[in-house]
Amino acid sequence: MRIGELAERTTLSRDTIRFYERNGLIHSAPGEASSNSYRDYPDETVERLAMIREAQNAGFSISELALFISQLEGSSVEAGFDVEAFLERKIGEVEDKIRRSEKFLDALRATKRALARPDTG
Amino acid sequence: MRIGELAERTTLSRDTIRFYERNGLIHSAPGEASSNSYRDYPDETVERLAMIREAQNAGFSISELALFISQLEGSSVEAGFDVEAFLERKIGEVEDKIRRSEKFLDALRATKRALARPDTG
DNA sequence: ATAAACAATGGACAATTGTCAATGGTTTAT
DNA sequence: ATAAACCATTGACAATTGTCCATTGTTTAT
Repeated sequence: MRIGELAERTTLSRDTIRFYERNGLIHSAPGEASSNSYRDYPDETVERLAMIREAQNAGFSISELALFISQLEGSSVEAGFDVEAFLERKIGEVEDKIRRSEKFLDALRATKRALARPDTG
Repeated sequence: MRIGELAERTTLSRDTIRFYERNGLIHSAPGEASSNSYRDYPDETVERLAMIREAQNAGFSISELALFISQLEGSSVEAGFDVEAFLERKIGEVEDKIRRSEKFLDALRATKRALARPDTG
């Protein structure tokens, strides 16, 4: 599929998609028609971009994702990168982030209750 | 307390603390000694900065925090800003972020298990 | 066949969240 | 009294994560 369709399906901008591709998060092929320079994105890119969005939400940076993806793809360049250790570390980080967010959420709810009590607020 | 002690207690850099103050997240007073320009930070600033850290972890931006804090302090400048509505919206956002992170966490764990199975990986 | 929509590329620009370095003054420990 | 450590201010710099614009070429709808 071409970038416009991909953009529409993912609600990302073309520029964002190109940005991700420049950074190695997704890939494309030269496309059937030889006359143009249009790129062709595999269908799975839609889900891949959805996954990237969730990863970012969970605190992954672009460069972390790039590294991780390059490893999973076997296009590994970085020697001495332990994917499983990386995953374990990131799992711990996300768990921690969730725990902290939940605690903060409690504080937010308490603040809201306090504001709702006009005598104390 | 002076900025150095505050920095030490919060493990933030002096520059970060000044950055937050410039942005209205914390405040300081001119300090006792009249001869210098050293600022004096109230003790509660330690907890305030801890709270700010948690808020950022949960997805609050500096400007959101500045707005919110200015409202709680009554130093409101923005008319038509509904603190309770803001809180409610942010609570929803954090809840959503947590839910998504938990889902993503499952995916991460599944990936790790898959990698740990050498035949399938 | 032609205008409108789409695509690629390159580089500039922007918001956010800090960090660093220079300068000049103050406090504290020795 | 003097060096080391501290502080304020200013402005430059930097990483991250995109967005926008100009240019040029291609495809598609009319």
